[in-house]
Amino acid sequence: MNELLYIIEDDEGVQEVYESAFEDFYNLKIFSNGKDFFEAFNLEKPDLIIVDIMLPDMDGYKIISDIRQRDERIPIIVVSAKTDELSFVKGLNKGADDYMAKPFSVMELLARVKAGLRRSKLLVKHQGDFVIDKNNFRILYKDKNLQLTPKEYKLFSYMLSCNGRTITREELFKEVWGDEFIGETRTIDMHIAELRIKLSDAGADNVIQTVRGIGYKVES
Amino acid sequence: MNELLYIIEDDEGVQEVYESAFEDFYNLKIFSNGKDFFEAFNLEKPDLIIVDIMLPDMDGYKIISDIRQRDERIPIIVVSAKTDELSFVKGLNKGADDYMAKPFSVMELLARVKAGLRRSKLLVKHQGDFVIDKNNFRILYKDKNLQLTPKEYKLFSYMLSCNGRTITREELFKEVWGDEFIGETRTIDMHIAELRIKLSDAGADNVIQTVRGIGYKVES
DNA sequence: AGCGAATTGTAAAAAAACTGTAAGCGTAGA
DNA sequence: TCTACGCTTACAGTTTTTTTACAATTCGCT
Repeated sequence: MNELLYIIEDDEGVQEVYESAFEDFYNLKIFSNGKDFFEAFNLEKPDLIIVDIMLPDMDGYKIISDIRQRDERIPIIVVSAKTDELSFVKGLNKGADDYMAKPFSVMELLARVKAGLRRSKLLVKHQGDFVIDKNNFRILYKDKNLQLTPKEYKLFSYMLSCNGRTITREELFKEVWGDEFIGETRTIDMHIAELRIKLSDAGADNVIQTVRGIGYKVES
Repeated sequence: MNELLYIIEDDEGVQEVYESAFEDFYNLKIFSNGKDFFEAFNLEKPDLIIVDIMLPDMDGYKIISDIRQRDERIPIIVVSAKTDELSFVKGLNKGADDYMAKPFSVMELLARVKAGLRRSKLLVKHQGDFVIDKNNFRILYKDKNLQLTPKEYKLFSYMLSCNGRTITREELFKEVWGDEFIGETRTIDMHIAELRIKLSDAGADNVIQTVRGIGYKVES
């Protein structure tokens, strides 16, 4: 949520189109030229970039190549008013992921941005020696798949994301089960026990610590 | 870059036209008859084929059919001196993608070749041994048409495009059926089962893996 | 230290959920 | 009309999740 888009577009009219199309859904930064763009890009990486090929100070193709040299994976969408389809081919060859001809519909734009973000979204998160692979609903310990069941995955990824903080049983019920805490049951304990076994099998001992009377925490 | 074109044309004067038009941009091989062409074609697949329909040893339409039988997707441009439109229609029906009447201008020729190459690049996506032919709503495995129904095509092309990521049932419903997940139904499973049969028949086993409790993924 | 209540760990059984597959139904198009 | 397609239903086989029952541990209190 709240992805950051960089847009390189010199036409103010088109800039407004972008703004009205996206402002409700994404954070936008619009640059009129390549120089401004790269200044910002050096400080902060966006989640997706839209490039108009025809720019005043810089060749759009050059921008694409330069982006790709610094980052292999940020999705780039090429936009061009050229009806000549070859310009798109050139853009794609330079490393763009998708293309769109002006004039484009707002719907199409949103769809392509969404698709681009989905494709590339960084769905792998590191927590110490653990990797949460949201793409495949897996958690790895030192590159070894823990082979968790769906419930275990949901439970442990939540615990990992808590960064060492102690998590109450009530909170776990609410976050993982979506329920209110109903009362006495050993359900959580069971899953914790199972997790501990799988962690131990993978060589990770003492990862989940019980906080008596409160809940559990994961050593960060 | 450096695409390879095969041209089947018996008139030496026209051969020279092709040579001068293309030699700066593409690699060319020109054949005067169908026999020579297929000898070469069996060894090496070009990126695009230009066929003159009127040939000494072989019917041009027959050549097109034969090409299509061996390769579903290489773009074919039909050339004919016949002004008769019917001959073009016939060529297109046999599997050609575009047509051109003699005499043609070099500009037109270049434009059509460019367009043909572009289409084959943009509308045909490769994923490992699979080819998604968006032009014809087909998916090929090792150049063999899987003969999918429309729903199967939509489903499998979406799955292929996910690049090995695990796809949830909810996501499949939303993306392929355009629906919210309605609840318990075996619809997805049925289509997966059907896909698996067709894939297996084509020699592609273990392509779709089930991720229990989550959904499916296609091995990348 | 010893006791007892509260809490947690664990194993096995029970219940629920999930997937694969076969069979059948309705519908749209040839 | 017949066929191909998409979908539903039913059910078996399996895995996952929860419950149950009991053992073990912790901790305050005397």
